[in-house]
Amino acid sequence: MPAKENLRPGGRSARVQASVHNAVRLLLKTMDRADVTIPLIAAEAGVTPSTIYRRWGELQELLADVAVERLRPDMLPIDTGSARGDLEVWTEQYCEEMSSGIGRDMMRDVLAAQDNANACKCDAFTREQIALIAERAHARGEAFPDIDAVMDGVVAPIIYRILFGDQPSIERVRDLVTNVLTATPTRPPQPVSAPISA
Amino acid sequence: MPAKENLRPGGRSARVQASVHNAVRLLLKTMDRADVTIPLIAAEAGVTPSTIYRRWGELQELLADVAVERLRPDMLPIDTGSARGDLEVWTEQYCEEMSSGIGRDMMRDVLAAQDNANACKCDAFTREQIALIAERAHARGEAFPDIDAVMDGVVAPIIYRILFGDQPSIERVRDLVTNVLTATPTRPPQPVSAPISA
DNA sequence: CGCTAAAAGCAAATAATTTGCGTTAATGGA
DNA sequence: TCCATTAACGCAAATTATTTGCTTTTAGCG
Repeated sequence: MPAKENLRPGGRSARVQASVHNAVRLLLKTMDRADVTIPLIAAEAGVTPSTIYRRWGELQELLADVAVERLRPDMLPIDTGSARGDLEVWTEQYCEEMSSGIGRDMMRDVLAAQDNANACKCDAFTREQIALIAERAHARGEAFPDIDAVMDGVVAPIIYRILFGDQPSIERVRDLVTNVLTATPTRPPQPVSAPISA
Repeated sequence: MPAKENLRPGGRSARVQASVHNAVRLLLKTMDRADVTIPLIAAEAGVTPSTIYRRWGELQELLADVAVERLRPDMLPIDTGSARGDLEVWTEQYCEEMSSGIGRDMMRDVLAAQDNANACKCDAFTREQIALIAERAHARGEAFPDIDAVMDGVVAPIIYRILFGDQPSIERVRDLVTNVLTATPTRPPQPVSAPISA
């Protein structure tokens, strides 16, 4: 029961959604998340609580909805000139973002929701970022591992550690990147959508 | 605020805890988890709701508490005679258990709780199981990777996929095991606590 | 511009949570 | 073994959150 694009996109409905999302973001900054309630959010957003109950069902779903928006990447991976550099920089930034209190909370919110569509979205966001790095690598003529290899070898260990109590260290993260770039079979450079010289 | 060992372990308190845990397990079997409420659990367990509120705080914590008990391994990893066999069999069983609806729900419950002590416990359970396999391997004189390498290379990818929407396939799981046993540096056999022939 | 129905508002009814206080019983020391 | 202490429980009243029936607003569309 997510408040997604399958509802009226225009006018008031959209305004309410934006207002509620803003209220959640504001309250999460201001106070402890355990004290954030739907009536409070409703008051802050200037809507009645029943609107939120009917649209989102429970606080958990609303929080997941807000969290996934904040987890959406807002920029392209930095271009360092090499695949290794790109992946290292991106991974370190990703890890830092996710390890932070806010990142952890957002991830928790996304995973705690009954509906796992938001979790899938997060996975898709990450894959897109890595795909961009891979495309750049291929355009340069560099080899690059499969997306799945990067997900398994770099992203999954980082997320697992964050979720299950360990803070992954910078050194560990660098090792993960090194391993996936060297110890796993890399895909030879190949055309992305059109051959490089057609 | 977990209902842990830091409370009176004896008599009534323990009885209440057991009764509440049983009630939760029963209700989760019987009905949809969205309909399970604290007053309902209290009625089923024969205690007053306020007892549960005071001990666990919220439903989420109670569910996490119950889930972590169910995730505790109840048997030693099967001994197949070789490290590879042990790890393969254990991994496949682990993956199957965690991918099932119940496993997913339990993991969600553990991760959704404010208190991440339960998540740490789950991680510790898994490490212990792998450590047992490693010890057996070393006792046989076989090389075996570091626990961390297995966590990063096998466990993390499986859990990541389950949490973020993909069902890891048997083939993929086998590949993970093969990779960690071949492509990562393995630790030479070494005495566990006492030299093999002292 | 008007129709239709989805989404929002409102308020009453229901259910969950918190809280103050008296009671029970686990623990530890005499 | 018995008593003192106090953590944990039970109960009930007060508070707060959630659900629900109905009305009003308004987006989407011919």
